[in-house]
Amino acid sequence: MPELPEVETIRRGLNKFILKHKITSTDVLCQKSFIGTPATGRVNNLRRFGKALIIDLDNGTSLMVHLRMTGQLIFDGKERYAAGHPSDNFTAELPNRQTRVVLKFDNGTLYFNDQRKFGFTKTLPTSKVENDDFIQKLAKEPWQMTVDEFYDKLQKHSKSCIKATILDQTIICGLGNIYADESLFAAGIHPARLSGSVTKAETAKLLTAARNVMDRSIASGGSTMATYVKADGTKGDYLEKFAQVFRREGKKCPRCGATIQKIKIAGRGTHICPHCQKLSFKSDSSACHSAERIKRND
DNA sequence: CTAGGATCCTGTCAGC
DNA sequence: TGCTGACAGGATCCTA
Repeated sequence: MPELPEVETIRRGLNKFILKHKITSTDVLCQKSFIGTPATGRVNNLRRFGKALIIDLDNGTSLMVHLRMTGQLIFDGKERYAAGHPSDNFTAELPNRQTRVVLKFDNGTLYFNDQRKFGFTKTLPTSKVENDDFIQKLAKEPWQMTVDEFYDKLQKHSKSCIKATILDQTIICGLGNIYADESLFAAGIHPARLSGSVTKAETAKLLTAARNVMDRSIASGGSTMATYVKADGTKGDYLEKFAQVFRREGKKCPRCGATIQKIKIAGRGTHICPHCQKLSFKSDSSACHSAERIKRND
């Protein structure tokens, strides 16, 4: 689940609870979910690289957390702070079946939950964080990237469809399935378009869209998380707040009123407004072979 | 080198 | 009710 805005929200939220507090012990409930040697120490700093969260300790060790699809971090102290993949775990009794790592703090407990076990936590020397294989391969985030740089990257991957290209964290960093769909919609670009067919002007629109969509999500992220946690078992309206197309198949496009469709592109569920996002080049439709209609609602 | 598909894993939901 | 297949807010590995 968590894409860049969610991880940034977690970083800011968790800051209030664990900064300057000490990890006293670690319980690893699932070996696959923890790499390295458990470490104790006081939290000096929380950083983020793309979708990875780094917790620096005062003993030269850092804890890296990647939530992948279904990871969650839930801090249980005087109050509870929960973020990541939305589920009942936010309010459930912990640890539970999906709890993989338990970090005991001097002021509470931090649970790493992960239904599908794709995510991980790991310890490494603070000095080696930026050399870490995953971190080191990450491209710039949309705010740091220029239109020219982005355009060059798209041209370099001209034969793959634009959605697959912008999901690649080594090309542009931070977007996941939600924000890729939302950004492409905002820029009026069909996700099956070949990256090479995207014009310079469209590239600029897409880059701006990615920044705006994620800015908006970060800005509202904290409050929606808080709302979610306080809700008594009911699902939060996390997506409803800002999603224009994501998981809105069958509903009306907020811009033109056409019916939003769900298709499959690059192996991922993909949401589009067929009127606002058109395949403008003939080669586009044949190129993204995996693009197919999933549901028809017109 | 690129691009696309399979894969890791657990859980839920639609359709029979 | 039970079974089956599709799918899921990510990234890597394998193949052509």
